[in-house]
Amino acid sequence: MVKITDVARRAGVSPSTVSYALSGKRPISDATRRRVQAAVRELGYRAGPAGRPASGRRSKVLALAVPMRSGIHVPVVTEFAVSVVTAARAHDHDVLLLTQGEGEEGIGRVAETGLADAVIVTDVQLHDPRLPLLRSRSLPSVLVGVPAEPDGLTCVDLDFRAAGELCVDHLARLGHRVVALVGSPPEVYVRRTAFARRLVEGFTAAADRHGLASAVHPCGTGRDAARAIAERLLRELPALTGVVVHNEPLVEPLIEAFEHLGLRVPGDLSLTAVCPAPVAASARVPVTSVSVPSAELGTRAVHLLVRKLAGAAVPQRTLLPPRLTERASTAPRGA
Amino acid sequence: MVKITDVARRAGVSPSTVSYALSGKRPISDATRRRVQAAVRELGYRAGPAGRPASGRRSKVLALAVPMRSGIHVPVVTEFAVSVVTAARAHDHDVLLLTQGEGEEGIGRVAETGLADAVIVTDVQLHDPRLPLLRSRSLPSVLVGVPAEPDGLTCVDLDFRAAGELCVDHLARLGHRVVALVGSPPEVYVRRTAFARRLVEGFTAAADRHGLASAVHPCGTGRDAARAIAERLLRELPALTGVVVHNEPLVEPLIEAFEHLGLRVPGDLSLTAVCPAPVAASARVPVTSVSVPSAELGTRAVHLLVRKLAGAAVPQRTLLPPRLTERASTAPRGA
DNA sequence: AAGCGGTTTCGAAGCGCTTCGACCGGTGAA
DNA sequence: TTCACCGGTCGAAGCGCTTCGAAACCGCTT
Repeated sequence: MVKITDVARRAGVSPSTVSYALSGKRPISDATRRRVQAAVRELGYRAGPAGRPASGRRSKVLALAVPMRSGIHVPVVTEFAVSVVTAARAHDHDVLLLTQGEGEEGIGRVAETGLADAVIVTDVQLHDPRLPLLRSRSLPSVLVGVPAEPDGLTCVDLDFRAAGELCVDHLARLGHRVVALVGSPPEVYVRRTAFARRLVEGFTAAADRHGLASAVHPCGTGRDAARAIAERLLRELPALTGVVVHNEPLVEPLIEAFEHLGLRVPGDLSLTAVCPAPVAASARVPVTSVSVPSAELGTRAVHLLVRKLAGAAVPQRTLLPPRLTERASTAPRGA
Repeated sequence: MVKITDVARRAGVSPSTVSYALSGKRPISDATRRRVQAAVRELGYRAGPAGRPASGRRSKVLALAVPMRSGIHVPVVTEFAVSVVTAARAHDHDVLLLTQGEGEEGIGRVAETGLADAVIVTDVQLHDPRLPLLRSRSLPSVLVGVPAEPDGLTCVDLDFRAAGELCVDHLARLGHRVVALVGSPPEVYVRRTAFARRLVEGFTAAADRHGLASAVHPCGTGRDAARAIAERLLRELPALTGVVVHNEPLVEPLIEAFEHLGLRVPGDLSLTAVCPAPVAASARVPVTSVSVPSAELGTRAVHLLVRKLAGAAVPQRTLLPPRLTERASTAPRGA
């Protein structure tokens, strides 16, 4: 490992001069700076984190806590994680991966040992047990998801409430009068995960506003669950013509189930989903959807965190506006 | 942050005594140790990484390089990553996440800065550009996947060759005489990713050994690709009754495509897959499969790495034996 | 009572880097 | 010509932790 003293010797200056030449925190003459830079290049020096945290400085590491509970959609989380890493690198930071089974403990550990400078917390629940930790410690953090009491915390998320509304607005505009929301698996609501409930709120509010008949059903995943919920919906709401799905792995099976019951999509039934664009686009009938912008969420989260670390004030809540992409699964009622 | 001097003062000993009491690297009297432990507990002390790397010690961080190229199956990678984190934590290590677009550079950086003690490299290609780095540096590493020249490196992988053979053996035992392999997307072979080709080798070797007619076709993903490959196979091999699929997202669409062409699975056509168990089990016809043991691979990789770090000799190649799970997609020919 | 081996503890040094205070030489002003 | 000032550089200290060498102390033996 090349160290700063090697560079200093090579450039014929003192280590502190090298440090300043590289950090720019003090003026260094052009000539010297060039010699230092040359030495750095020749020796392949890179400032190691070795002495940095030891001298009370930043470690340039961000922790990313991903619980990986059941009921969350893996590709979304992964895309998010990748975008976090990419964005972090763009800010000269690295990313430490924390998973559940450790999650809470992990955050505490990272905070107290100074392993990471800050933490990004995902899959935030309404009353998340990790919140006290984040509040009490002096560990800067950004939450992905909005808890019940977001005061004093920094949160980013898709505006799920608006997403729910947007789907209903779209269906209403197409003339549908009876709509249903097929939601995430029950455990997601039991955990009271924030985003799922906010979507329900938006859905219900918009349905009421438009004077539509509506129903909300959580639903597990898999072909059987899809078939069951489809049958149940048609039984309970015979006039149903508009469905919103918020359950990634169920999108495809649900379409199948409806078709199996003799309903064509979008001929007899219009369907919109809140899910990642690839899932929507690759379904047997490409689905009109509000996509979950995982990548952008990751980038945003990192930006916010970096600004916090720099001491800047950041907004408490950042809700990304939903965008609806029309595909082949929605049509005017009775078309 | 509580530091070692705080503990020392509280326990009425010197910092070095605390260090020794905690590490056990020198004998410390029972009484003193107990006092130290009490102080640690009362103050909530945890040895920070701060001064550790600075004093030439280990940082207790493992880097995990996941390229995230196209054509790899996200859930597999994620499961792997999670198991790596879990296993690492069990060995008191943390995990730093590196992705591509940085991959090669990232490994170099980590190695030279001492950010991480060691690295786990995934998605290894036959002639992986990262290999020279891993060889030249004194950075301990474990590869997931086996390159063309594994000398001097430590590799873990599923024994894909054996997996290919196992599938063919199974089909042959059921009486099938004409078999085909539907492989991963072409880019996977173009990149010459090791595992994909080893599977092909095993498949071909076993087919030859059993005297079966066989064909191998890479294949993209998606419903259209599935339909196309199904038609092509039946055209080129009219007597085809056994298919091996090595392409996670294609399993489901392929069954669909065959059924669409009037072939029942397993009545007319037996199908086995090499894929994660959940994919196989949740298909419309549960598929007899050799599962990719991502979680075990992660655990193994970490174990090997930890042992290397401890200075122990480790086997150069660890190939996990494939296990075939019979499900509903295979049956005796003509049954 | 002095010497000895063994145990237990301490002090100091050092890891790689940053940063503070100070020094040094040159410039423009008085 | 002297002096204040400033840009540019250096030396030293310090971050939290580990570790080496040695001191201190114990109970025994002579």
